[in-house]
Amino acid sequence: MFELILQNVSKHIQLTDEEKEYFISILKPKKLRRRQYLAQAGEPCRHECFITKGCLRQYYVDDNGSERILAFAIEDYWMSDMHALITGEGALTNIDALEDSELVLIEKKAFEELLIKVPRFERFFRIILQRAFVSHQRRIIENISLQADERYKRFLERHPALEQRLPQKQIAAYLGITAESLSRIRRQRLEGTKKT
Amino acid sequence: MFELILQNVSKHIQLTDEEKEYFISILKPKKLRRRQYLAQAGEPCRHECFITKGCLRQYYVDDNGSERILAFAIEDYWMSDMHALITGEGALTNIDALEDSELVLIEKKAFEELLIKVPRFERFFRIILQRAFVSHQRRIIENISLQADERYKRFLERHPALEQRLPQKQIAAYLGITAESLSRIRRQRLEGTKKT
DNA sequence: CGTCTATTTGAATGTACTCAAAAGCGGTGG
DNA sequence: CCACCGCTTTTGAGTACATTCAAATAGACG
Repeated sequence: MFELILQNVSKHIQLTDEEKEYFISILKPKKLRRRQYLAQAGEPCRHECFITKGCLRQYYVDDNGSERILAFAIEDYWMSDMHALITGEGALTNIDALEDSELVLIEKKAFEELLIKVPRFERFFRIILQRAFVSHQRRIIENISLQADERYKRFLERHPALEQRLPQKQIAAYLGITAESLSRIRRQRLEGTKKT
Repeated sequence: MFELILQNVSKHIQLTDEEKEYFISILKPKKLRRRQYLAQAGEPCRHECFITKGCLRQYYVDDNGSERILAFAIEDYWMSDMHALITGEGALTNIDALEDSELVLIEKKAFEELLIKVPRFERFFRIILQRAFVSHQRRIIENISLQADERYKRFLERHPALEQRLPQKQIAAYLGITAESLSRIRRQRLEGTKKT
């Protein structure tokens, strides 16, 4: 049941059998139906979350009511409203399921205890965060320096697996463009490839 | 000499006297003249860096030759090319000084040893990274959901201290707009406030 | 003082948006 | 099984925002 998450953790740190046992003892499996929320903006976010199956999205609803997607997460990825988790304040974002999904949750309190009882996990999450940080840096650069069609191209290159699974509308909301614009960009790409 | 960095560290973790001594022993002060590089894209980045005085910027030069600024950092902030530091590959970004600056450097090797010898520092950098991560999330959302004038307004709200110190051109490069556009946005803001 | 860079301003252009409508697609219930 | 509903995607026309290019002005630094 928890093979995937243990494997994920072991990519960056080694645990003793005891530590493994303790870690497993705080994990709570959870299923999420398509469209079901894991977290909602304004409410406290009570857990760190690891995905064993399915696909989640983290998004923000702006003043015009448009959804802006911060991140997608599939199997073998972590996702949470970090702001809420570290400050205890209400979440800034919504997290919901784009597909029926299976998760492993760690309650906020258990998570904090874990970091104290097994400090190696500090290292684990530092490494996870470093990677997330670098990929966010990349995304910021792409957002401020590239036009929509080029951003879409980079998205496809970087996340070929996601392209298959996500509705265009969701990809548009991730790229920061309208669904109509993405549709036009795709048409132009097809016209471009036909002629070659 | 190292009061500021010790104070910065003590915001999140407590060190014993021994640990403090060891930590100080690996710190290297460095002065950087205005326009001088701390890191250059393509070259390995050899250190984590804490700023005690002055102002640095981290930027990327895109295919058109435009500079796109990822981050500014002033006194009491950390800055490095994280990608280069964790992978050992060449840096993705350039880092240089916008003002004559005074830094404290930790060599990559010493940094890695520090994390092993004083694991509490894993916690420290995890917390630093969490905050940076959240602020990057915010910036991504603002970049994809707001227009230039609103992004500028948010920048002023969030970084009132920086406004004074930075040339407009640098702020424009941070916001992802041209210097001309920022100039027009500022004029409109002034016209707007006059009338009220 | 002179030089170099930053900032302002104008005109023309281009990219992406809004609004509107039609077509496509999937699921549900009669 | 078909008809209908809701949602996504496509397409068009007009518009808004920001860019490019060019030139003038202002400011900073040696």
